[in-house]
Amino acid sequence: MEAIHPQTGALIRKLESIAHLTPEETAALQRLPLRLKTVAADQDIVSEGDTASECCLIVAGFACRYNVTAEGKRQILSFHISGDIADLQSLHLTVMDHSLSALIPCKLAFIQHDDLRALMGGHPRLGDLFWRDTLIEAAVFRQWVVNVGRRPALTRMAHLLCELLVRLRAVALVEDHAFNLPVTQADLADAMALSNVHVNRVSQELRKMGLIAFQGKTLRVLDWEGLKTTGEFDPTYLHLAKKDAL
Amino acid sequence: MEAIHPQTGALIRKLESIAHLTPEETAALQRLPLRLKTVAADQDIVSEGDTASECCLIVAGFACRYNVTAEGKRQILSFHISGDIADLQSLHLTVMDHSLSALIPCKLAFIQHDDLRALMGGHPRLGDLFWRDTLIEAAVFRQWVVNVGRRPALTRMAHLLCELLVRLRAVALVEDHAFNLPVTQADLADAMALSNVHVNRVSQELRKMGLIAFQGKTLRVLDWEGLKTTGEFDPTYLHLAKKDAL
DNA sequence: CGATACGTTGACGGAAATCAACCCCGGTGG
DNA sequence: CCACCGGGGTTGATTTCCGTCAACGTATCG
Repeated sequence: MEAIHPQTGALIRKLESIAHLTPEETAALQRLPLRLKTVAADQDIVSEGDTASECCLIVAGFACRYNVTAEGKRQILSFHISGDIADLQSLHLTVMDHSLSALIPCKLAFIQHDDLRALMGGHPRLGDLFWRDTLIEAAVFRQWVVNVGRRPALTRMAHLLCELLVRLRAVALVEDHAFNLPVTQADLADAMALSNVHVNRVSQELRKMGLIAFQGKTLRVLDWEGLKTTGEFDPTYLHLAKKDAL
Repeated sequence: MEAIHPQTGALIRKLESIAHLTPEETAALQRLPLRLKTVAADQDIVSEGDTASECCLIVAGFACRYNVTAEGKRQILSFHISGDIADLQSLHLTVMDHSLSALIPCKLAFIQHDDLRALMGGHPRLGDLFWRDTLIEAAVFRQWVVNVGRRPALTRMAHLLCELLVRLRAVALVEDHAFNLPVTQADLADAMALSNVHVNRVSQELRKMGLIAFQGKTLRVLDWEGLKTTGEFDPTYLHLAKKDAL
């Protein structure tokens, strides 16, 4: 009998936010064999071109997936937080078509593909749930396209912050509409396809509007309704099971 | 014994482009019960907010998924061609977070979710293959983000055309580097997050560069290497099984 | 043959990029 | 203890890519 791994706590919370888990399924998740590791800030966890045989669960920290264009511009494709398996797709797409990198020092737990396959074999509903998770991820990418493609900078930033708040709340990392956002403005710029200078200006504007406030690296949402409105934020695309408190 | 449906031909070709199919699997796919339908151009096939109980296979035509922002701007999220199941995600995400629309008159084949589930139950490898297909779709969304976010208009258009050519070739719709592209410049604009005016200019530039030529609605790629280069196109993200002739 | 949709062109405007400072703060080492 | 350093945040001046507007050409079709 394998030990119960507390590092799966956030993962279980996250999965419970998108579907119901039975006690057996929870227990099976907690018994997943993990290879723990910590990485420093700005370090690649998996690089474009790698072929993976394990998936990376974020236990604590902030990571992102990104691509770099020929002109050397970085585009961040998604942010990843506690509870995310940031490269679940590697289960069926062995070659990485992008890189995964730590934005701040991260605690990671690697899970062998074979162990995941065994888990899904024994618990088909978990297989479906992981599939569902990757589909939600794809929905987030779609919104990212809309955001980057068609929304002006102010709306764009508001939308991104709304998404982060809702996702962080699902893993209990939001308290009283405030959460830790330990990334730089340059990171946000690469996520929103803006320049760091413009992110700075837009951030100031959101503060002047009384929607948000920064206390060091923690972001406090002062006017949630206002932020949702200026961000045109509709959480449907996150496909949460519990629609409360949105 | 159900009849064999020729409408699944492109689907089978497409799946074979990303993995091997056994004769039994092919036969099972061909026996899928289909509800055939044709839709006119510019008509929604599935709309945002709908809850689906079937998936939509494109038999012939050109479709797209899109979202509309509060300011009324449309962002096309993906193009869909023969062989694509354009809303496979509805299997696990019942509420549509975007719309699916025909860009030209389309022949469609709807497949009940229950029939797909039965198919995957009897053929687990097909289940994995469908999952893989949605993961590749997600990879395409990621490239779409990079394209829209960080590439200048000329590169952006070249990249999109490269992607379309490779995907169309997988379903045998490319002959001698030429294919039917029956969409308007306004459609391309909404896909690339540009204005239709600018698409027109960029399109002219690609023609002046000798990379492409239009003969009515068919696009001929005159310089495939050149187009790939100006589009910074690397087909890795399409995760094709056969890497030949890229 | 007019209606209509799509492609094309030119003039102008604007949102955001770029460039270049400067500030602030925490860390570090002489 | 303080000078130094470097990363990140902030600001202003200037530029640029692309959007918007408006007109006109062109092809298809009932």
